[in-house]
Amino acid sequence: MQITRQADYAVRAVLHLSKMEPNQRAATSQVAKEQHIPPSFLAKIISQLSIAGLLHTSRGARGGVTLARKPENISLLEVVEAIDGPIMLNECVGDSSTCTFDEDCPLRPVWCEAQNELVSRLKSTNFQQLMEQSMVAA
Amino acid sequence: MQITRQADYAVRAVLHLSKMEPNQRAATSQVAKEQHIPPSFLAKIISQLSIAGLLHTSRGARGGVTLARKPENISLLEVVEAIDGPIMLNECVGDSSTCTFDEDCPLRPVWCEAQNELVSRLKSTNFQQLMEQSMVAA
DNA sequence: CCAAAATCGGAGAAAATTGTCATATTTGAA
DNA sequence: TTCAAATATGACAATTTTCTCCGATTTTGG
Repeated sequence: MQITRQADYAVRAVLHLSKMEPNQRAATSQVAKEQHIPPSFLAKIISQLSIAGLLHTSRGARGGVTLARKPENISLLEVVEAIDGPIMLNECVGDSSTCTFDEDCPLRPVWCEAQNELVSRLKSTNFQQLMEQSMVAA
Repeated sequence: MQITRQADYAVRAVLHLSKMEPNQRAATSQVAKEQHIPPSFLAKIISQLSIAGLLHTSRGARGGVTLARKPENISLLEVVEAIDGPIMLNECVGDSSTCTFDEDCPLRPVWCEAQNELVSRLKSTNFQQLMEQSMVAA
């Protein structure tokens, strides 16, 4: 019942990029160093985020990574799900056919509701907000 | 980001026991068969629930398993945490020392709040409620 | 005594997670 | 053009988690 470390890394990386000037690129290795993430591990994570359309990457000298959208248009949920896949609190949520419970299962609604609550909270949190949070605190 | 199947099994087992007459014992093997759970796997789960004080077990012929309390006094959270351990949406929740983020991390509060929401929901759901749900449906 | 039932412990297989490494490819700039 | 910087990609290894089964032991009612 935990997000993976990969997802945590991804979130931190995106937050890091959010704090930069728009249109300015950062090298993966630089982000890795500042956020204490194994560099070659982060490279893969960034690749996935790029495939998911959250980042733009450019190769070669002076290449690097930028956000594909403004921070306020990227939600925490998107980043987490881009790495960990869809949030699913229990197997039966989403695929009800796996539920072998008696007639109809009283547990499924509970998990569904809890999950919806969690998902909508993550969806409504964007990186502009997070950024401002850390600015205020600093 | 999912409860383990063990926890799911545990919940189902407790719900099954909730439906029985008070003070009536059920054999683990019986519960396993009716809930489609591998018997020897369930045995271990039940053992853990017993250690956690949620069930009473008695050995020997005519032995079996009963709830240690009335269904309305057992929460979904207790059963899940007895098996999976405390719910922790991210590593940094609970142990903030593992967070290596800049000064102070704007992410932690988000995870904490989401987690609290989830936990309190599971805490406020007891097995009496769940049982009534399935009775109504049937 | 005997059969039923939990208890205990471990073996191990399968899958996911985390991380490393090497190599290829692209690209800006000297 | 050549070099260095940077991403892309795939193989692979270590570790942890998850899932399952099995056998030996202990307990207890009849």
